[in-house]
Amino acid sequence: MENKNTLRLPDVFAALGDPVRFALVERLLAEPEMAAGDLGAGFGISAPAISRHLAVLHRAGLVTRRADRQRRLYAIAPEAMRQVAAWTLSHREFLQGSVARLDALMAHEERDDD
Amino acid sequence: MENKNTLRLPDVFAALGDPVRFALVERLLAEPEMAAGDLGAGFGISAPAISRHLAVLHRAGLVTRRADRQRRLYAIAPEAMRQVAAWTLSHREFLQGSVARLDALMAHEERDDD
DNA sequence: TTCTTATTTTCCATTACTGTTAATTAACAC
DNA sequence: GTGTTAATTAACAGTAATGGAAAATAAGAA
Repeated sequence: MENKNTLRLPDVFAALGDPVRFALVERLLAEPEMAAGDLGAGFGISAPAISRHLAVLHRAGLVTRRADRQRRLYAIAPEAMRQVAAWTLSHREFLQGSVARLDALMAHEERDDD
Repeated sequence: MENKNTLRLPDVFAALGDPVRFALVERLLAEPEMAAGDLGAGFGISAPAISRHLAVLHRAGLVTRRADRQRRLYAIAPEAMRQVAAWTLSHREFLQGSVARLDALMAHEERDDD
């Protein structure tokens, strides 16, 4: 039985804790795969800075990386998202309700970035 | 209609991103309410350090604080947990399945800290 | 008032993080 | 080979985070 628990949740949270990295993750959640260059566009920070942010996300296990010609394509690692979800839901007594209620909350939530 | 979206997710994640704070939150998820002193016991760091960590969690909206005699009692703020859950679940295409499947994952997950 | 307990704030040192520019690696086009 | 594009690594500066010791605040007991 393989171990899915290889990533440390605090590291994942720390990775998501930076606003730039959070935005990068949100981009990747919308588009299934993106090159580092495209991912970094529009942030007003240099390519090296983006590269290092992506490295942090990669080390935390949040994204995967693969080479396509000279580009590096990044994608969300579903395992990590699942682990975050699992952690949150494992304490759902504190959510004062069921997952169904969470669904409702999600439904009437407004989007910030469309 | 009051606004529940007062807390910024990156700040919440950043707060959870420190291993000490993450452990403090897990303690609070197990015990509904704890005094700062009890919360900090066993971490090998000073009371002032714990106090500051709790302040970070409080500023991020993750915990509430109330006074009981000379003690300060901390508790999880369910709103914050709900928002984290909502964010994660709002991207559930990446979870390659339904919430039901997440439930299954949760069920066969082993505990690290009992 | 003085003493004790619980917690926070102030001050200071050290470490870690983020960003920049410049240099480097890598893959492709010519 | 030279030149171009894409991305990372190196070197460095500025800022923020973390921790400790000591002082300060607050509540309660004697």
